[in-house]
Amino acid sequence: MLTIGEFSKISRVSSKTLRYYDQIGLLKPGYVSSDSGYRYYEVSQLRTMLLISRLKQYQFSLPEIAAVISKNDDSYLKTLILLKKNQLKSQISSQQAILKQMEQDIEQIERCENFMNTEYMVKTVVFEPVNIYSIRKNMGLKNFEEAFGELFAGLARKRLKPAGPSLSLYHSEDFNPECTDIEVGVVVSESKGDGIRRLDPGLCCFATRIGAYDDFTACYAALAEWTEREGYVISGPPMELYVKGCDNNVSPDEYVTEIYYPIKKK
Amino acid sequence: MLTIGEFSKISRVSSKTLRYYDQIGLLKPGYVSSDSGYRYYEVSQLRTMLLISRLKQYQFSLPEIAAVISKNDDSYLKTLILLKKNQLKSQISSQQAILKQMEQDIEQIERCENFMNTEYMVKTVVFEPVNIYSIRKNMGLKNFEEAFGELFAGLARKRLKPAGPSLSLYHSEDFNPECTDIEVGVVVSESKGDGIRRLDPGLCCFATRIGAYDDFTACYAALAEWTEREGYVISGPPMELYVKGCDNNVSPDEYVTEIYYPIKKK
DNA sequence: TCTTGACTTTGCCCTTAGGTAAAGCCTTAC
DNA sequence: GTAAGGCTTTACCTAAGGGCAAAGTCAAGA
Repeated sequence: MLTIGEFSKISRVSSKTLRYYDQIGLLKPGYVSSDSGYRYYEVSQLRTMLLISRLKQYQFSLPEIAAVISKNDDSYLKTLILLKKNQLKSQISSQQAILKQMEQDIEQIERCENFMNTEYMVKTVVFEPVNIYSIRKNMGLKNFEEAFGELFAGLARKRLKPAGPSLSLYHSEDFNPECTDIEVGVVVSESKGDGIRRLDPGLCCFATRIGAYDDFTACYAALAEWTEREGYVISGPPMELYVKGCDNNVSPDEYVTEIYYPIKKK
Repeated sequence: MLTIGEFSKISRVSSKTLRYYDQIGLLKPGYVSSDSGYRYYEVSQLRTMLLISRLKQYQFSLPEIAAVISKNDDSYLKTLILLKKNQLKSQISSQQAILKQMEQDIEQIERCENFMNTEYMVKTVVFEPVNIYSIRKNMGLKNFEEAFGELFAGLARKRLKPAGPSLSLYHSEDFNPECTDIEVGVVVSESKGDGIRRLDPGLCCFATRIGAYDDFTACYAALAEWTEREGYVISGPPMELYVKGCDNNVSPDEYVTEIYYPIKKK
């Protein structure tokens, strides 16, 4: 049997972590002295510890690892690894996007421009009422594309044709990236039917954003500043209009989005 | 002024997080009602929040972000972003390695092999004493290559020539990836001199590992199991011998490492 | 047998928020 | 003026351990 220090050194896992795994029941030492409380591990437990470390690398949570160990079912494990593989892939690609943005920021600082001081042209407009076919529900931001898939599937099923750009409305008061009350929709010419409603926000301020669908926040901030400065108050949920987007077969750098806030005079 | 909910919606940061940032002093609301405790934010604070979100994407810790904001020095910020950029780059490449391993594991499961049941051939040998030039200190595993740089720099300064492979010894009882007591060295022919010592572990068991420098743990586990099974006990710090490594200009898949444990009969 | 130094134990606080509950506040409608 | 419903407040629990301190334990040497 091995003391916790020996086991730690061989498995390359800190003894603190081993104590924690004991505590949560993930890996209990083979024997615990009843008077001293010292933990002693079987050499065979190194295999289990190895599996745990491997799955932790794969970003399994500890409860997930516990489930894998207790089930001891290779096909179940395979399914989970495949899942985590896809998650890791998308994580890598988003990190690569972040890397790009870092480079842009560094360039901007080097050009001695005031950092993060992007200017947006804010204008007002009375939004002409339109009819939209829309789906509204709570979703995570990552299910956003999925929701559009559902929207267009419904559109096709109802034999409706888009008569304008697609858009989304953010109804939640409170922002939560995991679960937000979002309505995705598309402009249609029909005025009646299941899922069809009239969209009439009235007076709005809006700004146009050119570029990929990340970091719209600067644009939102600019709109909020403008609204305050001009003596308006926000009177409804913000709306994004995808004027030129992924369906137009252009690179993300050229996407055009309009962001609207319904407003009224204070 | 904006309530926390409005500010949350515009900045796309949950109000929970805003309260937390208030608590730690990262972003205090412009005004807090003294009787109700309600938080009210200035529209101009959206800019600050924007910066915070951006830097958080860049994996700045909150204290780091606070430092950036209080210093308000673009060249300082630039330095930090460059640092984080490099960190992110190496993170991405290590994640890509993990992705590869996931694919290998999936293949292994599909071939119905017992998962993670890599076999290592364990043999015993009486290690012939050698002289090594070495540096021993506490380091993180990531400073490992750096330590070898230092080692070879010292070697050159002392006009010594390697007379054998380089190696490392893991002296810590307890494993901690951030800070471990490691000795890196290289075999030399001289027997005296500053930094030179005799290495004489005596009877050892060892296994040979072919492949990149990740996941040596399975090999360590195999050695520990063998030691127990054969009735030995480990009598000294483990040693890795880089028989064929990065200095030999081969791909990581072909690296050859020998891992030794000094042992004695129980 | 005793001492000493190395090892191990438990306990408490820290990260960066998210979740949830219970209670208090604000505004608007009636 | 009051009630309702929505907002906001504080407070406590969770991840996955790391750090540190005080106290108890083990094994080897004197």
